[in-house]
Amino acid sequence: MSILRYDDAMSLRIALLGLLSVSGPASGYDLTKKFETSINYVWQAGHSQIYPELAKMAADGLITVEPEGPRGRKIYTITREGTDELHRWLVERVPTDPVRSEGALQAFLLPLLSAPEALDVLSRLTAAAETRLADLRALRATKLALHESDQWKIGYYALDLGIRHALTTIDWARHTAAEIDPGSA
Amino acid sequence: MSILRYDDAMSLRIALLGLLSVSGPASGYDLTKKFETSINYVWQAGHSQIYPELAKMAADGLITVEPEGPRGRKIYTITREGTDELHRWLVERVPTDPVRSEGALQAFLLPLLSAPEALDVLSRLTAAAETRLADLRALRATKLALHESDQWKIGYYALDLGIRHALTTIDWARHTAAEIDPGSA
DNA sequence: CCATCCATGTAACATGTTACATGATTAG
DNA sequence: CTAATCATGTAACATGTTACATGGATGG
Repeated sequence: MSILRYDDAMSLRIALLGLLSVSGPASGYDLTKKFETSINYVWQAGHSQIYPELAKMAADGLITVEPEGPRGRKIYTITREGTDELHRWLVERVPTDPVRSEGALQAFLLPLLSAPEALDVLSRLTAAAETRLADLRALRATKLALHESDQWKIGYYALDLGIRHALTTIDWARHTAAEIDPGSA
Repeated sequence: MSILRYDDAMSLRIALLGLLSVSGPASGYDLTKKFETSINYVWQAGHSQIYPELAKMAADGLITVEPEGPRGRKIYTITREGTDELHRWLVERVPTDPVRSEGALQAFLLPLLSAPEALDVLSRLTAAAETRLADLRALRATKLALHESDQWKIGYYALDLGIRHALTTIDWARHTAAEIDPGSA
C-alpha cells in the first residue's frame, strides 16, 4: 500500500493515533492542547503541523472525520486500521533517536572556554535541567492525584524516564564542574 | 548585521566552527568524516547539508576558502569573526533541546500493550542503549589512549554525559520491566 | 460591544534525509 | 584497467517553526 521513501518514522502520526486511542474522538484543536499538556515531553507539534497531518491520516483511512457544529469543529475518530498501525509501530519499530542536542553540543565544546566561562555554562545547563525536573515532577504529581480513569499509566513511564534523565544531567554537571574547578566542590 | 528570523539555533554552523577551531583548516570532506567519527554523538549531518552550509558561512565571513589541488579539494579556515561567533554562542546561547524521541514515545504509549509485548519493547530499548553505551565507551577509550595533543578534552564531557544517559536508560528499563512483571526481576 | 477563547487553515522559510550525478586519484 | 576512495555538488522530499489570515461563540 504505502511506499515508504524513508525508513519512515512518522512519529507525529503515531503520537496523534496514540492520543486518539487513549482519550477517544477529538478535534485538531483538542489534540493540539493535549500535545501541549501531555505528550509534550516526548514529542512536540503545533496546530500548523497537526491540522494537515490529520487530513492526510483521514485520507489514508487511519481516522474518520465528522463535522460537528456549531463552530467549524471537526471530530476525528481512530479506525480499526489506525489502531492496527499504532500497535504495529509500537511492537515493531526500532527507534532511531539520533541525538541532536544543543546542550550536548555545548558540553562537547566546553574545553574551548576558560574555567570561569565553562562553569557559567554548566550552571546554566543545571538550571535548565532543574526547571525541567520540577515540571515533570509536577506533572507526575497531578497525574497520580487525579489518575484519569484507569488510563493514568499512559505517559507515566516516559515521565519517569524524563525525570531520571534530568537527574542524570544535574549529576553530570556537578561532577564536571568539580573536575574543571576542584575548588568549587 | 544578521537578521535572525528564528531565535536561530544554527547548531550546524556552531558544530562546523567548533571542528575548524579545534583541528585547524579542513575540507568539507574532512569535516563530513569528523562528523561521523567525533561530534556524531551530539549532532549529525551528512555532506549534502555540510557543503551548502560551508558556502553560506564563507559568504558570511565566518570562514575563508582556498582551493587546494589537485582534486577539487577546498580548504576552509576559521576567521576571527568565526571564532567570535562560536565563543558568543557557547557563552550566551540558552539551549532549547526539545525532546523528540521515538524511544520516549514508545515508553509513553507502553501501557497500550499487553505485558509480554511491553517487555519485548523494553528489552529492545535496553539493547539499543547497551549498544550506544558500548560505542561511547569505546570512543572514550581510544580518545584517552591517544589523547590528541592536549586537545583531547574536546568532546570528553559530552561523551561522559552520553554514557550517563545510556546507563540511566538501561536502569529505567530494568525498573520498568520489574514494575510491569514482578516475576521477571 | 468587545475581548478572549474556540477553531481552522495556509504561506514562507529553515532544517534534515535520501537519492542522483559527476569526476579525479590511487592502490592493487 | 578497475575498484575503492577522495571530493564536490544538486534535486526532491519530509519535517518542523513562525507568521499570516479568518471567523464563530461566549462572558463580562
